[in-house]
Amino acid sequence: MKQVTIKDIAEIAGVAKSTVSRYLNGGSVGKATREKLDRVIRETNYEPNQFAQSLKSKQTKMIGVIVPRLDSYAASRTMMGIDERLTERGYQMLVVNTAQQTEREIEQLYNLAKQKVAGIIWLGTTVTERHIEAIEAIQIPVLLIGQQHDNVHSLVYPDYEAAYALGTRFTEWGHRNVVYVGVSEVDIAVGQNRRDGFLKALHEAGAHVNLVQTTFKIEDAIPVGEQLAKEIDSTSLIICATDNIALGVLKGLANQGISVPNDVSVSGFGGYDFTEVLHPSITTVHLPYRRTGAKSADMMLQLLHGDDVPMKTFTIFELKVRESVDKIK
Amino acid sequence: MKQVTIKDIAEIAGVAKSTVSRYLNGGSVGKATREKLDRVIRETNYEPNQFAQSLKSKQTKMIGVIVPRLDSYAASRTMMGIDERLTERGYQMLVVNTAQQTEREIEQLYNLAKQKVAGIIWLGTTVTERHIEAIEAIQIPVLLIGQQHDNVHSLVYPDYEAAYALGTRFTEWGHRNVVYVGVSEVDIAVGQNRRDGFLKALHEAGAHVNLVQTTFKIEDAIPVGEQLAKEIDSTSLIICATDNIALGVLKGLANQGISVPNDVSVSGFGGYDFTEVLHPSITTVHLPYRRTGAKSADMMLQLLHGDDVPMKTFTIFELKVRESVDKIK
DNA sequence: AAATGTTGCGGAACCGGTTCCGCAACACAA
DNA sequence: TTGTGTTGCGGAACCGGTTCCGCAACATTT
Repeated sequence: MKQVTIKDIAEIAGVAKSTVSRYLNGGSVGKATREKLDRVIRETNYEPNQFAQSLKSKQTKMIGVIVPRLDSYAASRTMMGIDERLTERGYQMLVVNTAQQTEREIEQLYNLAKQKVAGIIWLGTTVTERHIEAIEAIQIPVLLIGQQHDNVHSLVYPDYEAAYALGTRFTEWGHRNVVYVGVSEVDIAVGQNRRDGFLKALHEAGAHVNLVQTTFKIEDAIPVGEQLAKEIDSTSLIICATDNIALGVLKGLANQGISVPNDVSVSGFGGYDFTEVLHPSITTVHLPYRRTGAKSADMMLQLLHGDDVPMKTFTIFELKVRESVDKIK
Repeated sequence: MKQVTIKDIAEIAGVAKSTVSRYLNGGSVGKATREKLDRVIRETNYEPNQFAQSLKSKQTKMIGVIVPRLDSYAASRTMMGIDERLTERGYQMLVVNTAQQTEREIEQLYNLAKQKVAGIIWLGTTVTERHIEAIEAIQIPVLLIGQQHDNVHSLVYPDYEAAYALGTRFTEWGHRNVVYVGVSEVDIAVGQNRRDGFLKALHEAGAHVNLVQTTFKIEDAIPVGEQLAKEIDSTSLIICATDNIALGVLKGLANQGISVPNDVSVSGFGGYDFTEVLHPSITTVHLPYRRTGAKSADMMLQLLHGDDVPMKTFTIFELKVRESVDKIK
């Protein structure tokens, strides 16, 4: 079954290629020919060759999505949202994974440009000068999710505000001896903004805060939990920068026989689904990853359409108050 | 910065387009011209236009991957494995999500064929005649993961054997009153094979088994757990068809004040990472999703290369004996 | 009736590669 | 020296679309 080409259609219908092309792209075509082409195309199941189209137009109906990892809850949910919306609008999502290597983000920016994607959605972790350089060089709309930069359209989570809100709640509940388990400052949103939001709330209440640093990996957080178990008497609350970290810390604490929230409270951040079904369920901040993905797709489509899009857009957040954090009596 | 074309290169180097093309594709080129082209191409940063290439060759360096959902642990890990290997070998992964709609799987088979992907890796849930029809029609190598069909190269998990092995372990430990929480038979691997493997082991030991059906969603499993809590005295073990179901059941039990494994044992299946860090940690079967993804990429590459690949390949499995299942005293 | 404007359509060039074919230059054997 | 075989290279056609240009037929205005 070889490919039916526009030339075949033209011959069968007894017209020129150009007429068929015009018919397909809404040019001026007479009633009689239109009807004939209608029929011929239906009967032959003709589908235009996308390469030939792209070769001429230097464009595709693809949106590149750069993700730091494929196996993260946030990335998965965001991709779902993006895909949903893009599919509706006749675009396709082309996911590229950078396996957490910054260098590959930059490579992929250029690479996607070479592939002539219509736009790029970038789930950022850290933004460097070289990123910005690449973005400016490729001349393709780029939308940054999760981080922010003045030169790039950004869709960001209110990390600072959410952390502040949750932190305030905790101090209202009487927590004064707190450990904050964070990640590297290289990640502005998570490493800095979340931490600073919490710190602001905690300092306002005069709480005592200890800072500990770990990575995004669950395994690395387990020893942190075990370590914290030793100094458990002097702390009432452990705030974790992500739900995964909270999970690891909880495990570490459990390994040492510490009970949550009886002996100490623990909170997370991110709002992964499973935090609700754990026992104890985890107090956390829910970030709307999926909806943000969908929103980013909308914004990208607007950018492509030439509409005006604000350089910086915030998403909402929602506190999830659950069992793992207790009030101080 | 407009695209440098092969014609530009030819003109700068003072040769014909065809010579440049031959140079690029390893044809016969003289030493002097080779050196000249070497230099010109390096200096101009020339990159061939992929559309023009594909237009002629009717092929791309893309492998389509059809997944039922983007936010599943198994799918994410498998995609990671696929992507790793494909990237190494100069191919790209093109993920398409069917949002669990069988109809869209078939659509996407045709669609990917239209896009001239070199091959398709399909994370299957159910295999129908229409799937097979599509696969035969498109004339592109297809590799099925997780399900099996005689007409399609399949890479399958040993669901039956693993379930049998785990079930046997449970009966050795003395469990005789068991509830099996499964899913619809539409999914052969999960809905039938896993169940049947467990049933074989349980029946061999003369155990009494109650079958309950739910879906793949955590939320749906919670009420199941709550319901089971009522009949807890007559059951010593609840076997769940997936780790997610186990998670939901555990939550349902916890809601009713049932303690695991003291009051009842619970097991999962799949071996998601987080099952290890929960408290209690969940006894389950680990399936090597990521490695399977990598393996599937290897097999696909072999298929493309024309090598012989067995129609059916099994992966390994590994029992993860942990806290959530106790021996009967 | 002549002048002008529309509309529908065909021809040809173009997008940027690959490949087939044939010719010229050269090396080597007879 | 002539004949045969390689090797390197250029020209042209081709992949399957889109688009520009111009012509012919018809409609409209004066």
